[in-house]
Amino acid sequence: MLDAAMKKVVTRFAPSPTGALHVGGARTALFNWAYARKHGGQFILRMEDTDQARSSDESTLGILRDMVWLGLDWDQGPVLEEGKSPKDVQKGDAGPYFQSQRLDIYRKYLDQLLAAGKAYECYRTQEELAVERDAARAEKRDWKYDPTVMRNATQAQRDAWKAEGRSCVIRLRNEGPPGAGDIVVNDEVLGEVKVTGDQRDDFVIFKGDGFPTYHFAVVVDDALMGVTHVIRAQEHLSNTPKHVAIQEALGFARPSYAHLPLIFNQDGTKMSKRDKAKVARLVASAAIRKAPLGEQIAIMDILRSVAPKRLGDKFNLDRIAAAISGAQSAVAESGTLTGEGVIDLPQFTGDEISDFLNKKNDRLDIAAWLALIFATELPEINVSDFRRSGYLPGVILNYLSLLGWNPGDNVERFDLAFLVERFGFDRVGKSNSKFDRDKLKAFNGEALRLLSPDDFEAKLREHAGAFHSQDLERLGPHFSLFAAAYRERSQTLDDPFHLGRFFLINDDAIAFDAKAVDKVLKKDGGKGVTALRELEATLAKVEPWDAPTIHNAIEAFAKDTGRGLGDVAQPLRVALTGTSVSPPIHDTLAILGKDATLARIRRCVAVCAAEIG
RNA sequence: GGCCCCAUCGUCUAGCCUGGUCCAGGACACCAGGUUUUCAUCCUGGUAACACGGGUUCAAAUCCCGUUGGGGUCACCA
Repeated sequence: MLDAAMKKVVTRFAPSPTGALHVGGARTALFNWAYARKHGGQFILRMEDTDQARSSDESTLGILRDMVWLGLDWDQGPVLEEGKSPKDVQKGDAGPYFQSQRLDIYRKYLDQLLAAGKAYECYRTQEELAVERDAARAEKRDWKYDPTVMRNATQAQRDAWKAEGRSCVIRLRNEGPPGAGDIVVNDEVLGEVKVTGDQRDDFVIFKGDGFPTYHFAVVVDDALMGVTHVIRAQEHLSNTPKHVAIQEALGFARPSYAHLPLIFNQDGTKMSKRDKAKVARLVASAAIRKAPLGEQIAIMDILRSVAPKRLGDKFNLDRIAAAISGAQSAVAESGTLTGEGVIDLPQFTGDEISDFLNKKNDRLDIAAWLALIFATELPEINVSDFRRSGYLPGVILNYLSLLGWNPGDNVERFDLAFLVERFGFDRVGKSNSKFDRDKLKAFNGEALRLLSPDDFEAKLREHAGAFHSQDLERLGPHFSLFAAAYRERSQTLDDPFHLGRFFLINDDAIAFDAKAVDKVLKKDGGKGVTALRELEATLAKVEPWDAPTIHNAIEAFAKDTGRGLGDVAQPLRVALTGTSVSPPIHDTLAILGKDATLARIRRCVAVCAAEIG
């Protein structure tokens, strides 16, 4: 008890910088962080970049930024300093914290094993072993690496193999103590997990390229960095006996293990970046399929010729065609595309797009581009996706905590301080869970509404600055009103820019919803249009143009003309937004401004007049 | 296929260790009603689960065994 109390808790999050920070990774990081903080220990961030081909500084930087954004601070590891390589700036006494910088350390422990005869060189090639393995599998036989030849090879044999040009890897002589070779891991979450001795095999600990394998590097690093609790996803559970075997061979103490349940999509598939490609493909294909047969080829041609314009919510050949011609002239003028709803021209060839649609690749840039064209949201997978979608970091962490852990007393909304206070392995679940975006969204919306109006505005402004700079600029002085109007209507910081799209486009770009027009304007002999005509004159006289004044004017107008408020507000709504949905009508007018309001009313009246005849 | 892990509403889960207070509680979603100039917010109510089969016991969601189902892993990727 005394020992336990004196032993400082050390946890670590050890991602491999081969891509962005995944939500699953974020949950692992969170639990490691929380456990360390609860016990006043150390939380280490270590980059597992032993895969030379796939690791990148870019990914490292992205992961560090995401960690910072989430608010998970680490005591040891790379330091995020913009403009500098994180490899050059690190903190902590047990560093360096990039495995690629620790090669001499691994080498030293490897030599130790080699000298003790606990590891040996293996000259069999991957290809040879793969053939064996496949054959075994085809015959439904269990396959295990057969160590007899290599374990007992003579120096002469090894020289001969080397002369043949074979490369060699190092394998662990994994036999355990004589007799019972069972490995029992006492997992903090799962309890006793046993692997029988005959499941052991001589796995690779050093690769042909001179880098350690993950297993070896992890064990050495965790031991040297004093990691006391290894908290990781359950997919690593069956690796644990390997790690224990290395620890035993090296004489390292065994840390505590806690394996976390996995997180999946709603349909039970893994949450991966392929999901984005899948959705983009689905939407694009469905749109193409829905088009008349004769047009499908034309549509593909258009897609191939690159349509860099956001096209509203429905696929429509005319709109794509219009968008393209608009885009082309814009390109001709300026070389690049800027302005409302237009994105930079991507550099795809028609074949690349065809290949993507035919599942020959999962390119994320193409997926993102198709999503823009068909106005679809791609599923969020990485922390940065959620950031872009307008989720608050605290809410993400809150929701992630609940995937596999809960405080047990029906409390669901909480902050990091609460998590740190209450976190423990005894309340971590054992079964996998499915990620529910609806619940996350609901939590986020709630958190947004809990914000003071000023805080909400500040956060929205920040989000707009990062992801909707054109909209921010367009709103100008109206931004505060805009923010206030959408505070109670948004579930994410991105919602206002979708829900309030009509505020952000040109007056003549409003598309009228046929149903709304019929119901609100044309019905009963066009009494809605009549109201609009009368209103225009009234509104033209309103001064100053602010919400209370507008409100009074509209109320007076309704009263004077013997109409209900709804008979006035709804026609106005359709005229200004094209639909029957918007924030309170006086706010809508105030945000829009007087000129736009009057222009849109006039345009709407004209359109209706033309249609009625 | 071998080995390992898991199993309560559609989803996340409480309850299980220390059987009875559970004809199973909460949250999201969904449905209905109320507030409201639309939408939303907000409020009220509702539908909905112990995978199956055996045991143990006076009594099982809770303990044991089996079946089924789901998942992980079997690389010179981590």
